[in-house]
Amino acid sequence: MLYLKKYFTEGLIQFTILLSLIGVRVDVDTYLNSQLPPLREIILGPSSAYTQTQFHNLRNTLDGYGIHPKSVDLDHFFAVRRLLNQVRSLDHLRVPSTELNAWLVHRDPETVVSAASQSSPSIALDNGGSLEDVNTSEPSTMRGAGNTSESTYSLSGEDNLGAVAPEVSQEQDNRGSVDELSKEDIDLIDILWRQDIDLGAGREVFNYSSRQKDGEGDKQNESNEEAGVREENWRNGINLQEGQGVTLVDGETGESIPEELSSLGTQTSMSLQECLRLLEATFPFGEESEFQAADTASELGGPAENAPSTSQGLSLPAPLPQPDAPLDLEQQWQDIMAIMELQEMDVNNTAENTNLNNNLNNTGTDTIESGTVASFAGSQSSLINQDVSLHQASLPSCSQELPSLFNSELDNSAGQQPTLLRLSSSNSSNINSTFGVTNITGLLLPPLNNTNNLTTPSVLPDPFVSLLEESMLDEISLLDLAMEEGFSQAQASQLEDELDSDSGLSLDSGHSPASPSNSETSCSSAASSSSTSATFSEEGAVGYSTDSEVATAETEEGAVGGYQPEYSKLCRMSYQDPSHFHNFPQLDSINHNHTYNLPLASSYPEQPQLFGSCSKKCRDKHLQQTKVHPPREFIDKQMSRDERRARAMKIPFSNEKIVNLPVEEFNELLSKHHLSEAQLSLIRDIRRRGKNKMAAQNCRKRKLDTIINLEQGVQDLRRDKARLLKEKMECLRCLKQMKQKVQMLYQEVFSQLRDEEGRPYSASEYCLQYTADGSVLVTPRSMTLEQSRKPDKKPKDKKK
DNA sequence: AAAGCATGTCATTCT
DNA sequence: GCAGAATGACATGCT
Repeated sequence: MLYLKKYFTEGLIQFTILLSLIGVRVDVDTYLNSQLPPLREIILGPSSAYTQTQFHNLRNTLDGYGIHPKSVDLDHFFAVRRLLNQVRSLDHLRVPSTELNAWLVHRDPETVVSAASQSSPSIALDNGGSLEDVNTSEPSTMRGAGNTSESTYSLSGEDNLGAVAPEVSQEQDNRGSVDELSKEDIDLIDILWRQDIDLGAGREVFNYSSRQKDGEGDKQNESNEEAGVREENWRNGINLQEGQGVTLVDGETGESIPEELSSLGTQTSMSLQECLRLLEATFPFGEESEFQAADTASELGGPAENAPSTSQGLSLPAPLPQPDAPLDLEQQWQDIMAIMELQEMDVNNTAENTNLNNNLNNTGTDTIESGTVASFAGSQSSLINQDVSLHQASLPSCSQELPSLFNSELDNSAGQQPTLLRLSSSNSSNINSTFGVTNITGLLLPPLNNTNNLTTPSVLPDPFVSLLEESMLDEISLLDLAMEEGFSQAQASQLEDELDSDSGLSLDSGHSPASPSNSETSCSSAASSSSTSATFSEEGAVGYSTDSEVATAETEEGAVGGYQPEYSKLCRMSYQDPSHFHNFPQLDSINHNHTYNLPLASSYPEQPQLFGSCSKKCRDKHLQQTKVHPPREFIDKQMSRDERRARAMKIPFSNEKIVNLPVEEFNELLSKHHLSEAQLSLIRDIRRRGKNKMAAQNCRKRKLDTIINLEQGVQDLRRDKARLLKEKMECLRCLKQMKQKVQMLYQEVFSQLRDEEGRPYSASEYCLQYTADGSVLVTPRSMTLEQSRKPDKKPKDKKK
């Protein structure tokens, strides 16, 4: 039985730790590595009882200064601090900003003849030389919903400076679209641009020509005049860069054939770079696997693809694909259970949801300027910044269709889903590494003729934001609870006093750090300061004492042979307030009589009343009487062994004094009396056992608290895990939407391509292919296969 | 009477 | 080196 007992005690602790480990192991680090405290902190934080050395280090920390190093309250303190850090981190949630950059497809400036009548246009599908990437990664909070599209569009216009400038200048002279850029717009551009820099966007992402020309120093204090000059530069087409064209690759020779794409007029600017960016963003871990993963998710998700989510917000989580370590069945089931558990736990926050939705709607109504497929800017309310800017892709047909598309769909997706994806566009090597010369047609066009998916984008009411908010609020409320229960300001200040007391044992401190011992502290300090008035806590269980009245009571008995019942324990030891544990059902069954070390006096039910109404003298008197009246056998029975021994050995002072007196006073007491060796030995044993008894009680209490804290920690981790799983599912959903958009854009571009004779390319024979340098090729499918076998072979194509 | 629990005690280690 | 705290192991008493 003892073995089982031990096994259970240890096993429970180990089990809770294991649960914690398992709980966070799944996906958490993959997604929000920076948001979660390290496992070590999670484990060790709330269970500081196992990190004793930290107690002593706490004095050196600002936050922990007020806590006695030996106090069990440290557990609570650690928990509170951990939770506080979590909430703080939630305040500035560090979710990678999502950026989606699209690129203008424009004609080669050299081949541009006129704006409208292009007999031999070419499509610039490049980012390498002509189009520079602009990273628009402002935090969503910095944007109002109203100006989101405006600012993003402005950036798009600015972005077009280098490569598109000639085209834009001509076209816009005709159409006057960019002429609408006022100085306010320019200022706004600069503000946003500076924000980008402040937010850590690398300089390189801004290295388009005009910026280079402006120089870094000017950027700090750029005035409106400068902005105006820059605007002038745009219109004059300064900083032209060589464009690149779409190249047609001969299917048989493999040579790149300059292709005049007649039907792509001036206005036919395609956003294949959008596709690139979208793809890069969509498949950050490798296109094939991720596509598969997304597909798998969508398939397993079943009708959730197009069907609105239920009120629960999410369908049951499908086995979540993971690029590296797919979840096993058990883990998936656990995930499901965790989400369901979270859904049960989640609290309604309809107000926040409403606000979010409003913001989303605002974003969704952003207009898109003519000829510009711009601005899927992130929602302000979204926790994640989604910057998706399709730079000046001015395709005639697209300009008609895509805006509506993006209005209806992209805004929805952009605003509603805090995604963890980072659609990085600043690193073109990503594209290279991710796609290389890979033909994305196979990925994008499996349902070549199936445009249903394109025209029926899934518009899903998004429960995720609300759920995330809820979970955040849950944690906040948890913190509040913790703060209220365990660590109020007043209590913290009280704890400072305990630092002076070496007897900072706080048995009932697990839930109320300050409650432990006003009396104890005063007693101990008083005992330390005054050697004559032995104002010390009478009983051994220091942590239980809260009765200040009793605390100041002195035991003056001390008569040789006159054993003085330890009346003071009566009130104190009965204090053990069960309400301290009302929050812990585990302890409900523990209704101990903590008067175990009460002497005989406490055994009489009438004593408390008498003592409560008696003065000290009165009590002494009464004790003198009770000492006589109770049956001797009863008294003997109630006394502890040591007390009996002490009485038998005629120890001239009480066991309380023996146990609780400070060393100096204790030795002084011993020196005052002439005691035999046996008496001295007994006294030392009594003191040792008494101290050890208290220590044992504290130790057991600490064990319980540790277990309780671990349980709480496991619950917290489970909730975090469920929340993260929800986020992951939302990301997958967003991924799927993005994929659909990319597919749609691809088809849009491809359908606009014409050969020399003005005929459209056959999708079954040709496909668009991206090369390492960012250009896009129209390649026969047979070539694609070959190239995929020879990835090093670079097609010599004509860029447009 | 056995099981289970709470508590006390001892031995040991650590601070 | 001592005092005391911490803790595992065991003993004891009670229900």
